[in-house]
Amino acid sequence: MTTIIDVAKKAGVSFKTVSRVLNGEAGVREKTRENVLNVATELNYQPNSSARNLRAKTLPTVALLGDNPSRSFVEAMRLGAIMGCKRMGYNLKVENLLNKDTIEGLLSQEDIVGAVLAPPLSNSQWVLDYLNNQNIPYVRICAEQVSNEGHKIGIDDRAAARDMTQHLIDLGHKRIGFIKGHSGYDVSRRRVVGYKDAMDNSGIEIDHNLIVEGEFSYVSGLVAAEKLLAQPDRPTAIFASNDDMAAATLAVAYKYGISVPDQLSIAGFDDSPIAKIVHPGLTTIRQAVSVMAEKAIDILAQKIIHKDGLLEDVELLHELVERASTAPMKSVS
Amino acid sequence: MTTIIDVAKKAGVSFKTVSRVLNGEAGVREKTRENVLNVATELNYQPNSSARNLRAKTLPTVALLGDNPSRSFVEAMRLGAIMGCKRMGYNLKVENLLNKDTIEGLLSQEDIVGAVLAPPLSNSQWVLDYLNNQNIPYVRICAEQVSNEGHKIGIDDRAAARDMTQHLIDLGHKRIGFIKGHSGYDVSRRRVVGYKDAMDNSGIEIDHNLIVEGEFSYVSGLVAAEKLLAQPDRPTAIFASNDDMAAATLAVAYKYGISVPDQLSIAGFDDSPIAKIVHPGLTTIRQAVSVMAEKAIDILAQKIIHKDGLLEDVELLHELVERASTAPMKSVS
DNA sequence: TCAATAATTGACAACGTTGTCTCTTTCGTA
DNA sequence: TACGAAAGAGACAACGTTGTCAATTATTGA
Repeated sequence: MTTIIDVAKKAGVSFKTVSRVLNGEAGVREKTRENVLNVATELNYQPNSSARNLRAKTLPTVALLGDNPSRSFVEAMRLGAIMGCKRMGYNLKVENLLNKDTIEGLLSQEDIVGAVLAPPLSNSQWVLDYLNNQNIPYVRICAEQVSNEGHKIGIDDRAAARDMTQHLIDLGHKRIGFIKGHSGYDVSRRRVVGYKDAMDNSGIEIDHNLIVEGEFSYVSGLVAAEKLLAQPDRPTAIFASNDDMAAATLAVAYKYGISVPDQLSIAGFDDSPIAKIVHPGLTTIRQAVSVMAEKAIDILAQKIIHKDGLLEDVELLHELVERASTAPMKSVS
Repeated sequence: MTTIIDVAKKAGVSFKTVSRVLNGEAGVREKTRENVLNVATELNYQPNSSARNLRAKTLPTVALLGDNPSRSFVEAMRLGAIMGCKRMGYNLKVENLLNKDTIEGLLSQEDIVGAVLAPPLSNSQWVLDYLNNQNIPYVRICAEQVSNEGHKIGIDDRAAARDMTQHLIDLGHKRIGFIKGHSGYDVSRRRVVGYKDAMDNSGIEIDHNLIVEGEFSYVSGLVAAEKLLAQPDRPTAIFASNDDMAAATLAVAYKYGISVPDQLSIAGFDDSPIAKIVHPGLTTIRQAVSVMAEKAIDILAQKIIHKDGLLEDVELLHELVERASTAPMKSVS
């Protein structure tokens, strides 16, 4: 493990000066600061949180900003952030209220050294502007691919949705229904695109009656599934943009006496707890949300310490989890 | 905050001796040990985990033993334990394999300083015997009230079930179905008793056709709910022993076109994530499982440090969370 | 009883960081 | 050029614990 002292030796300054640089304290010549940061990056210095906690009376604070209709998403997020901050020796402030004044008020506080942006804030231009302006390092979770400000962390939603759709196609399905997510989230858009990709690739014509609106909640899933399953020529498979809506689809199927997966395959997205609870278990895409949040804190720490070193975005791998809710299509006999 | 040094001063020994006592190291005269422990208890000494982590190369280890059909229960448990251990400066070893050899092998390892027992192990006599024998401190979670070995932590399941049943009665329900939990768990027994208590108190005769077997899983809930709702004179309310089974009941009701809560009230137990996801949201009993586990680590630390001080069991409060799945009974018009 | 040995206890360093205070350098101004 | 002020950098203590090794006390055997 490399310590402040190692960095100090290599940089040819006292360890106290290094400490000052790493905590963004004033009173260090710009040239010295840069030099120290370079060495710290080179040696891949990581602060020791125990020492920091032991000695410091107040800890530098990181803000976690964002909200989501899915309860489990929010909690996983918060959990990961807490763990990360514990490990790195930061305080955490969580803010779910998303109006401009609240956020800017929070961020203007002296001791905020960085921010993690969860959806939908990770795509909110005014937040990015404000942070850039204030020169506060930040990490964006599940952010839009297009914008290239700040670091992003997340999975490739488009590829994941494509994979799942392809999986259903491989099982022999052609009439595949799709339930969209909340239109305020960019992931929703990306998942539709992935679905269309796979359909196009396989040369299956897209029936727009099979693509219905949803907004990530269970209730919206009920409505959407009703729309899909009430059709005379109903789909043989349904891919919902998250697990809550997939579970709702399961309930609707149950109501109509449609057996899953024999007469209908259902797939979800997220691998949230509900996917394992319902029967049959949901085939879904696993994305480790809490891991993502924890990783975000790590990256943020890198940015705080190493300034502009390491400019790569992190793309976590997704995983298709196959459970009992999908099955090969029964041949029309 | 009181430190080792405070304890040392008051006990009239060096702080190193105190450290030795608190870590159960050998080479301390029995009389000295007792004296130090008394003083530590008196001053309510709590170790500083940061200092411990900073200095120690190896940390004392605590074992978490148990398993449960409910995934969310297990994970909340583990989470709480991890947090507690982080805070108190312990390592955590989790073991879900419950055969005798595995457990005894784990516990015989040198560095295990204490154990947390989750159901069903918290009521397993041979484990208790073994731990008593080895003189390893332990805490039992959701343990049977009868046995009085070791510390117990949990809610009053009987009272909680009674409260929920009473809640349904207060809403005007008389034909209240009950879905039991897995028979291998003592909490299952206690919840039935609570149900019967409330029915008796209100002078409602218990119809044994309305009490059906379940085993905590979603699937078993589907089966049980079918049994209850297929009856000609079906219940107007159903109380399931956990949320997974309550959610399953909701699905069955949906299938039969029985509207919840208009024609049927449904209540669960645990306030697990699914209770907030399904529609309508489940009225349920909140018990903070992860808090329980974290508290268990605290108590364990007390026992490790203060030996036999503080002999009281901890009974956490439960809370009836009212959501949309229960409603006053419609008058028969 | 007295030395030899074992058991018990203590003194002090070390872990990696931040806080406080002092010393040095730089810069602007007379 | 010289002086004073301000900015920059360093020395050292401190946080609460455990590790190492030395010092003290108790116990044993002849």
